[in-house]
Amino acid sequence: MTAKGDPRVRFAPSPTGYLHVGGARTALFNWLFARHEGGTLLLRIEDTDVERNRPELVEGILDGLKWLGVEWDEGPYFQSQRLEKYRFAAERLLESGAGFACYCKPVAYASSERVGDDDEGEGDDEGTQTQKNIVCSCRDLTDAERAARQREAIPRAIRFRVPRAGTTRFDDAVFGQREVQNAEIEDFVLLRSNGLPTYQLSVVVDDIDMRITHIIRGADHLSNTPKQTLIYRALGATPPLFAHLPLILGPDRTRLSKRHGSTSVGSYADEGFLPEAFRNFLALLGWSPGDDSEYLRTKELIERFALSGVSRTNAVFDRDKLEWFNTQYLQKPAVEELLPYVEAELKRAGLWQEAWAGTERAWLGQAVELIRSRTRLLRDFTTWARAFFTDDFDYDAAAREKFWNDERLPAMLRRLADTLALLTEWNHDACDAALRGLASAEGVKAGVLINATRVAIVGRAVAPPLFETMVVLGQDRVVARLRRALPFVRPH
RNA sequence: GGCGCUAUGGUGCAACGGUUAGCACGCGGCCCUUUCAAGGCCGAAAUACGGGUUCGAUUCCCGUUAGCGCUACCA
Repeated sequence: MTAKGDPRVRFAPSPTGYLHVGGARTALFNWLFARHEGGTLLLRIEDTDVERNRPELVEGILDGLKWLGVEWDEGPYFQSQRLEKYRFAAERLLESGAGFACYCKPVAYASSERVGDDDEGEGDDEGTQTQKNIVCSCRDLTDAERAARQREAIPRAIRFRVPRAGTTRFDDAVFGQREVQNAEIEDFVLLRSNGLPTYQLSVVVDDIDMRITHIIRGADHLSNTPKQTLIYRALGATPPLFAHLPLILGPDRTRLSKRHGSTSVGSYADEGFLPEAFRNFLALLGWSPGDDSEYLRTKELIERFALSGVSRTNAVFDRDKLEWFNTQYLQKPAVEELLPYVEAELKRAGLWQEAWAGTERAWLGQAVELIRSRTRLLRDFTTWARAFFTDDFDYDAAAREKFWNDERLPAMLRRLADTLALLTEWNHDACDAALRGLASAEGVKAGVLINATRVAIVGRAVAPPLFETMVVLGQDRVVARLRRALPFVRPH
């Protein structure tokens, strides 16, 4: 443990769903900040809501973080295992007078009519929310009244006694100095009548206890911050520096949700995105290095990350741009960096061969080098590029129709196979010369033969240049595939 | 409804009082070319609206509008 000045940040998801894009971005920013500052990142699972909690989801969240490459230094801590701390804090606040016992009937989420959530009946929800109790009547109960309620064993919650006048202020690294009227803040609940803490209480108790110095989280918490600031003060603690991140929206500009399709990071992993590409893309959603650079490898992201570059405007998640980033990371890094991912993808598809990990490693590198400029997702290696890794592939219908449309093709391909089989040297130029020689002898344009041959040996029209493909595939395989294709080569 | 936040092309960002308003994705065209990509070049496309302040506003202030957030004994 070093000096007290070390930044300590945390990512605190609640296990009510998978790790979604918004959470991933928050986690990433915390991680980048911690790494940039040489600080510590904690992971804390906020599982105080027994109703909504799905413990089995925790594993998925951890997997998502691992895939993302966000490594935490402490934790995971579970709030469900720290309940005494929250009760103790609530009692303390009760005793100090900062909190008070509330005997009101709990109002369930479903029963309190929400505004705006329902699209029907625009006009008639006026008045339902306007009468909202900002000040709970229990806050002024006399000792006698309180005692009476206790005798009746009425369930009791603990609320915060929010000052009726004055303002509460806090600093936000993104939104600047904030100040709100206390009169606008309701007497919010700290401890529910079932003895479990609310988010407002547990988050503050833990952030104090875990010595968090910077709270980096979604801007949806901006409005909650004054309440938490009040708790910090009442507990005799100094609030940390906040940094609220703009929200990530779907294409329709509403908050990103399941309706917008895949929003869990796991689905992006499955689809074949590279973690580093995903990180690069996410980092630029609500943050800018200050200039026009976009392709920023993780090392540079860490070097350049600063809270001052965080934007205040919500950002729309742009799938196309994410895919573009993926192509960049499929293209630019050294092939060796790509190999582990290609290996995983080949294994996933059941095409992996052990030799590629050893003696044939270099061959794998050549194949990947040839294919990669045409890939957008890792999946491409086992879909259209499948023929590079197995003999078990079929002929794409569109490709057959487009390139196997000449009566003379079967005969020419047979002769090509024979010619290639006799080649004593197997390289780009030898293949090139053999094919072009045959084409001119047959009086056909080289392109016709080239395209037809490509379909015969890799089954696709969309594929790398023919002669390079031939070199990678090798003489035996090319000849065999040419002969195998003959029965299928006929005009449509 | 109340309170708050935000507002640059379709999208993500730059310009933080003076620029022909820049970059990227996407889109269109051209080049390259044996298919498809990648790559290169070119192009269309933005300061929400109205008032101020200022010699000068994308930039500062106010209002309007719009979007979003909070307004739970959810987090």
